[in-house]
Amino acid sequence: MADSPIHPPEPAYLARLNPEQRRAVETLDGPVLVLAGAGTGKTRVLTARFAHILLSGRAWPGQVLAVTFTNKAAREMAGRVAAMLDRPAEGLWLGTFHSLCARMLRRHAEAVGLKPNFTILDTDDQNRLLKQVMEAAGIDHRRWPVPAVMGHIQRFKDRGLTPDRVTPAEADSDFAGGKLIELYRDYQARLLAVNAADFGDLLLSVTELLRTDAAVLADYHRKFRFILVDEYQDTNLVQYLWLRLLAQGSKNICCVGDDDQSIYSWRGAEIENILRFEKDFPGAAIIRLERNYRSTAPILAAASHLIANNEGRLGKTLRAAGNDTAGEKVQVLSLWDSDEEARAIGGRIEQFRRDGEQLSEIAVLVRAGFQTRAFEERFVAIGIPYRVVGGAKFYERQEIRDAMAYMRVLHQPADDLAFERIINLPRRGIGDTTLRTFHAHARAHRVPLYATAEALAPSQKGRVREALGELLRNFTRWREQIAGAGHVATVAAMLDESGYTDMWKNDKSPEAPGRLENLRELVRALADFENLAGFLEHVALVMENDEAADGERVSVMTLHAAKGLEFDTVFLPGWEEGLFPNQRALDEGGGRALEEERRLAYVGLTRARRRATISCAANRRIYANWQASIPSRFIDELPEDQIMRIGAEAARRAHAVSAPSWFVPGQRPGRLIEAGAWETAARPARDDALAVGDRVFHQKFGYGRVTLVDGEKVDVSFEKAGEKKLLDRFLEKA
DNA sequence: CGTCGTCTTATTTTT
DNA sequence: TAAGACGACG
Repeated sequence: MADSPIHPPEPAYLARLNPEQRRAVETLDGPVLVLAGAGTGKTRVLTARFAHILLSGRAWPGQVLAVTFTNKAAREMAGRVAAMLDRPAEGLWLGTFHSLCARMLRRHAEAVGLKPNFTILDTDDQNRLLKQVMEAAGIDHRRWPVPAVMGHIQRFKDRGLTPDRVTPAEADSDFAGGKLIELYRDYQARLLAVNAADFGDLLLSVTELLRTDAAVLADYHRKFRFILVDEYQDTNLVQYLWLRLLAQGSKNICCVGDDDQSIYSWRGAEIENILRFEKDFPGAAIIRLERNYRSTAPILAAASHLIANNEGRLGKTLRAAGNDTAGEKVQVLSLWDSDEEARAIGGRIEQFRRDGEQLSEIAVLVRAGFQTRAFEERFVAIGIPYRVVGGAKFYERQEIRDAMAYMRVLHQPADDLAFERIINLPRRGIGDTTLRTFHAHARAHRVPLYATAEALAPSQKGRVREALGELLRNFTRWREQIAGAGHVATVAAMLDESGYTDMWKNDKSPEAPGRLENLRELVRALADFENLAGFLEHVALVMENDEAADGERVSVMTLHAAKGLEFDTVFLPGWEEGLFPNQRALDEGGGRALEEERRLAYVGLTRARRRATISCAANRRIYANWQASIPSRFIDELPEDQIMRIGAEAARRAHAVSAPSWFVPGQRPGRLIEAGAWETAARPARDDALAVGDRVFHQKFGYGRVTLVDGEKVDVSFEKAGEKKLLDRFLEKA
């Protein structure tokens, strides 16, 4: 690199950007939408833009609002911005929608009827609270499951609808006996009563405040000169409203996203937000990032071809930026059943391992959680280290939630849900009857349970009075202790002196030692925070799976969990009609849902750098019995010249194409797929077409009669197994 | 208050 | 099939 004497050296953060990326970084004024395809350097653009705003002197760190969906993304951005600035970035308004809103809401808590130390409830607490509300309203929670009612309430919140804003037409009139709005209203009242907010409230309350309080809004307008938003395609309506309100000030809002990766509609995300951007923000610059630095040409071609089947896209075509235009074709494996699928994939991974590939660069991405099981079993059997990403979280464990409840009561005595959880834990002889009395009293006098307990303790009888008195005295003492001894020592003392630790020490179950270890870990984590409030906020909003990405393991996870990740080698099993695209999704969401499923497939494919292998099984065990399945329509939407079909699918194509395309020169099929798989692979398409009424035999389902023929897909009514849709080649004429 | 048995239900879950 | 939730019962 020769130094130019004329031009000053470019800042490092601009130097390695391509022209589009550079435009996305340097277009600072006015609204900007950056359509960033998978692997096109989105994060680099976002952080470079952030750095550019600061280093060009356009704003101080505290004048930039940077919003992400995940804590991980926020952390990453913070780290990279700090690195670019060459100093720790302080005073940033950088975080998730929820953490930023929590920060705002604590400042303005009184304005919405909360105290600044309000508790942020998790799903479990939400449901418990709603259940109480439903019981009070006389709604049978068996007929109308609590999570379902909660789902409706959440959807209202996602759409920025307070109970007052919900029109009766929008509340499904039969649902919950027509009392949905009423339940919503009661639930919100209960939240205020226990000084708590749920996740949805964080956004809803702040947005409502910005909508109705011009002074507060003007304050934030003065404050934020630039707004940056990541993953814009996943915003829901209330998040959009929140952003739009805040952006009315400076108009400098930059949203980065990819409409083709919108996969969270079922959580309230509205892909329309990104599709409508130009209308919502007039004069917006639209910048497309289409140079993909991640995947090989065949993978990109497959992904692009597939996603082109969607309508209503903003339209972008990924191009390979690197010179790696060679690359292996995407393999499409057809297998007999799900066990064979696990064996085949396990076998290939073993081969990769022998070839010296890193297991941490291999991922199995499934549509639904239950699919992981077959892989786990297989990997255990053949000794492949793996990790299932997602699953039970640290803070969802019972002992952690219990300990958290103690801390919540310590910090915020009005937290009824927390108090209820620990009042008799460990057992203190304070049973249902006592609690019911307290509830009645609390409700009647509109005071928290804790205050009720204090008021009623002296009038209780013997054991209850003693135990309750001791607990309450202890809490008073612990609260006094915090100032002197500090929150870490106090919490440690609280867990011991309350008898909670002993409860687990005396527990003989095999999990008990682990739980004690988790509790110690929790207390250790407490030391990272200045005070209890900070820690509680962290756990509610930020704490995530502490599974360190340790060592050499294959990752197994859902497609949703894989968004944002990349691997050299990606396996995509279960591409079958019904599973993927998922029948249930289709039933609920129709054509829109199909497009979202397709986007999910697109996300899956674009996770792969070098190799992608799709597979489908002809038989899958779902619940009790075997289901026949036919290959996913998405397989037929792949570009034939970029894929290599192996197995029954190949045999089928072999009819149309002259050479048997499953034959890989120089590679014996037996090595490529296991013997069992070869059975399937070798099974040719049938040349004697079946007709309606034919009696047929199937290996798993026995005898049946053909009821419908659609090319090679036939419906059969089996004598024992009932109606099935399957490929004709698995049937024999009987 | 705890245990046992029955019933239900089974996609995805960034916060 | 299998796990989790809930209610009845001891």
